[in-house]
Amino acid sequence: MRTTQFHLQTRKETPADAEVISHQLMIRTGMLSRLGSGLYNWTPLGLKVLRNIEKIVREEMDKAGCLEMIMPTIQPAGLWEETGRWDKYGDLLLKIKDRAGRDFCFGPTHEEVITDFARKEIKSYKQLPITFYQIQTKFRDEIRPRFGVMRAREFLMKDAYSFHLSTDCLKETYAKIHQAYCNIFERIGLTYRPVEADSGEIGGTGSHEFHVLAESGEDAIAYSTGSDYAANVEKCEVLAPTKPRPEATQELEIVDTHHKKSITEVADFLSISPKKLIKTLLVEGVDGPVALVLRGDHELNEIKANNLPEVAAPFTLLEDDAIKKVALCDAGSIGVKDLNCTIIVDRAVTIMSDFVTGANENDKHLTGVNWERDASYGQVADLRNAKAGDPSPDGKGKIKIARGIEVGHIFQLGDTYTQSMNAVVLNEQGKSQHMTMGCYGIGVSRVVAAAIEQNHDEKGIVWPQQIAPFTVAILPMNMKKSERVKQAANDLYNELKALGVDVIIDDRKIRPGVMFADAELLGIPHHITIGDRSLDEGEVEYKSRKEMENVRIKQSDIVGHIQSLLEA
RNA sequence: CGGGGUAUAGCGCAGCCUGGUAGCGCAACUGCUUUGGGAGCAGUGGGUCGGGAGUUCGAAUCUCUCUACCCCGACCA
Repeated sequence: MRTTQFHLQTRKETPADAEVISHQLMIRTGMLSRLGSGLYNWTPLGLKVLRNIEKIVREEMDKAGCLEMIMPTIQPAGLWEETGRWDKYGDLLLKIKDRAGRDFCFGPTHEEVITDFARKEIKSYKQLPITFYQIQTKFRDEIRPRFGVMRAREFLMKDAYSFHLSTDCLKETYAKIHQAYCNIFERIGLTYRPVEADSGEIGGTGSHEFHVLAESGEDAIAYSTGSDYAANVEKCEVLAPTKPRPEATQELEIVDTHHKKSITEVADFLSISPKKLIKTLLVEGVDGPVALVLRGDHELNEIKANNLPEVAAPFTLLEDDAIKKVALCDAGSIGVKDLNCTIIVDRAVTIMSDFVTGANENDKHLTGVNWERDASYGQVADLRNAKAGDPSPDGKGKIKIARGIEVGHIFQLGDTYTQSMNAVVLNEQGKSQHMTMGCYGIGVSRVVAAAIEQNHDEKGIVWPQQIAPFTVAILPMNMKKSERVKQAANDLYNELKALGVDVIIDDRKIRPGVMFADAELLGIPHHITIGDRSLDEGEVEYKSRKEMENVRIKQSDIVGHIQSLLEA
């Protein structure tokens, strides 16, 4: 490609509304332009990267035996009513009507469509197992789209769906796709982790997320220092403490804590550690309110709470008036002593003694509280988020926390959808049987942003070679004046192009500084500078975008040099 | 959804308080000079001042209203 034949529109200034670095760089390079909230144009430059990722994804899916197809983006409401998701999916679902007033939605995902397809097409166990996939645009009406294509409303997704007769067969395909995903992120050149995940709204049993590690990640990942264990913090189990509960040494006392409400305020006021406090959260329960009790410095894990049978889904904290009814005081002074509702305590709370809790009376707290003597709880559960230093759930090593960007998620769905949509096949005995399903997603457009988050420096993007918009940039110095430079640059350009290298030559009549700055901003992995200065010695200059060091190379060796770099 | 903020040339912003028909930097275009790290000089083009209504002789500026976009919020217990 010649720069003058391409659409290259870089910016020096960072747009005001771009928060994260990937968004800023995607705008500055001109890969992306915004059309509306969460809606973006992919320019020819940006599309090249997107297509490179798509190609790798497609190749690995094909290799894993998956079959590509395309499904409509617009889906009839009827299918969503069958699974109950027309209402359950909530406002994320963009609903539209056609001219006849019939209801449709813009597909945020395609379980309904594929299950409908499967129930029409798959009649016999002999056709199983089978996996279909597509790479296409989805729309989710996100509460708050942000960070450019990281959380856009319209985005490009690869989604795959597998169908099976048995759970064992599902597990086999699941493992195969797990491996395909590892291959994909490996090939793209990203530092990633597959982590155990909560299967959430979609339902089913096994589930893994694939995270690209980056500080700006929206998710926290817990991983072990002593094994391969890795899980989303939402999912990471916190083991019961092994230490015994210390003996009570203090007498129960009621203290006036004035207007101190939060854990930190009360701890500061009493000059003790938040670890000596417990916090009591009142939530909606299935059968009346439920109190969830945590150590002061611990964080409630809402997913874990939501999964408790006693807690009403979706997880909801009680409103102020309801709190007053149960605890007889305002939030801020709730405590476990004589609290008239189901009390579920976190594992860590069971070994606390001489602790501080709200007195169920405004502006009062109790100190020197001890279990059994002063208060009791109904049951114990794992309620809190794992944190650095906790023992790993598999017993090996300790937990560390990293930030990750979720770029893939695979689920063993089971028969949730095939039951509700009645997707059956005849088994070997000639009997009707519901198929069991798996589903597997990759946020293709999000991978672009994640790759930038992980690979950039102060000059711009540093693309992993496999997905770079161009592999090699030829930067001729003063080509308009020096016939010799022009000749050498064009010869090299043609030679690399003939070898199938995705090369761009900057043939604009611009000053060298601009040329260098653009090539660096764009993050092209290999730069070749050609100027009279080095040509005098029969040489050109090579610079790797990553290393940023100029190396003189004989003109006759440069093609071979590039080839060896590309093979590596 | 609740709270806050913004909307003026492609981008980043000033002007608004105190009303008089719009300006700066970057980008773009032309010319000359410059030519190995985002150049200099001279010039040019480009704006229904987010939409609508109102007040006024006169509105980017004041009032009302609508819309779009951005930020924060679901851990006070």
